[in-house]
Amino acid sequence: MPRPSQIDDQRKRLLPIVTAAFSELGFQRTTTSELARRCEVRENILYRLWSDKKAMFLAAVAHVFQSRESSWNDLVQVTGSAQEAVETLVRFESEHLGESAFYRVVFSGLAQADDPDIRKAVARMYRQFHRRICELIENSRSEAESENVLDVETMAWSIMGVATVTVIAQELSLLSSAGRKSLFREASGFLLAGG
Amino acid sequence: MPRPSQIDDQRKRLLPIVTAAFSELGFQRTTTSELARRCEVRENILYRLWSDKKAMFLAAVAHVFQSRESSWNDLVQVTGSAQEAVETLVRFESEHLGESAFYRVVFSGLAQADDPDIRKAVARMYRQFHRRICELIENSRSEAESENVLDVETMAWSIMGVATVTVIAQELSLLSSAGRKSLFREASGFLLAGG
DNA sequence: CGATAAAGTAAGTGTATGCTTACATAATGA
DNA sequence: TCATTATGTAAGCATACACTTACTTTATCG
Repeated sequence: MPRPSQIDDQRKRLLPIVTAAFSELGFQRTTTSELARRCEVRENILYRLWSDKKAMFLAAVAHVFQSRESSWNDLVQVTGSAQEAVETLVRFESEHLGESAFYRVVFSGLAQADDPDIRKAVARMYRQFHRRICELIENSRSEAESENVLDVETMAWSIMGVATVTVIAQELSLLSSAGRKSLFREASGFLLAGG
Repeated sequence: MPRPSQIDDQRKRLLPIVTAAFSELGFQRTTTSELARRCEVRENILYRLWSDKKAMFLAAVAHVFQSRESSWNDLVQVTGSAQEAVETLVRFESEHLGESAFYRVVFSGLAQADDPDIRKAVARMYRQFHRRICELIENSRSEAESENVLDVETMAWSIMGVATVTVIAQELSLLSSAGRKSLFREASGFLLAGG
C-alpha cells in the first residue's frame, strides 16, 4: 500500500490563504504563482488540490460565507434575546466591517459576472447572507411588535447596502475609522428601528 | 502645412464606446484589442489618443460621472421645488439604475484599488456623487423642516448603499425588475423621510 | 503642385500567466 | 525490504495581451 493521501487536509490548510489572496487582489490579479508563493508550495501542487484557478476562486467564495456565518453563530449563541443578538451583530460588524473578505470577493466576483459558475457562486453567497439577516430581523421583530414600515426583505437588503457602501468608503479612504463605524451603526440602527 | 489634428474630436467620439466597454467588462477583461474592435480602429490609434490602457480607464471614470451628472441636471432643471427634484431623481434612478455604468466601473475600480491613480479617480468620483446627493437633500430639507434623525451625510451614504445593493441584486438576478425598483424606491424613500 | 504631418494598415515583440510534464524523493503497508 | 503511490522539484509550453515599429495613404495649406 502507498502512503495515504492528505489532499483533503492540504485543501483545508491552504484554503484560508487562498481566500485571503483572492480577497486582497481579486480574481484576475491573483496569479497562480502568487497563490503558490503565499501557500509556500509549487503551482502544480495547487493544481492537484483544485482543477483550475476558477475552482480555487469558487472554493474561496464558499469559504468566505462559511467563516462569516460561523463567527456570527458564535456571537448569537452567547446573547439572550433575539433583539440583543441583532444589536450585538451590528456592533460587531461596525467594528470589523472590511476586515472580512466578503465584500472584496463580491466586487471581484461581480467583475467576472459573465462567467456562469462564478456568477452562481456569488449569487448563492449573497442570497445566503440576505436570508440569514432576514431571519435575525424576524426573530427580533416577533419579540418587539413595532410598527413596520419596511418589509423584512427590503430592510435586510438596505442593511447590506449600507454595509457595502461603508466598506467602499473605507477602501477609498473617504471616511475616517470613526466615521465609518458611526455610519454603519446609525444607518443600520435607523433602518432596524423604523422598519 | 499638414492636415490639422483631430485628436480631440476622436477622443470625444470614442470615449463613450471605451466607457461602455470598461463598464461591461471591467478593467482587466477589457483588452486593448477589444477596445479597438469596438471603436472600429486599430490599437495603435487608441495609443495616439491615450498614453496607455490606464489612461483610457481614467478617462472613462471621469466620463461616467459627467454624463450622469448632466442627466441629473436636466431632470432637476424642469422641476419646481427642491423636494420635487429629489422625488424625481429617486423615481428616475429606480427606473434606470444599472443602466448607468457607474456602479460597474466602481466595482472594477475597487478591484484595482492598489493602483494609486485609479484609486484616486474612483474616490474622486464617489465623493462627487456623495456631495451632489448631500446638496439635493439639504435643499429639500430647508423647505420641509422635518425632524432629522440622520445627518445629511449619513443619509446620502445610505442612499448610495441602497442603490449599490440594488444594482448588485440585479446583476446577480436576485430580484425581479419590479422588486428591484420597489426596493430602491421604498428604502430611499424611508431614509429620506425619516432622516 | 509639393512639402509636411496626420491618419490608417499590418505585422511584430517581450512578457506574464495559466497550466502541464518529466522526474526525483519519501512514506506506507504487505 | 520492496512495491506502490503520494509528495515535492524544476523546467517548460502555449497563449494572450499591452504596447511598438515600420510603412503607406491622405488631407491640408502655402
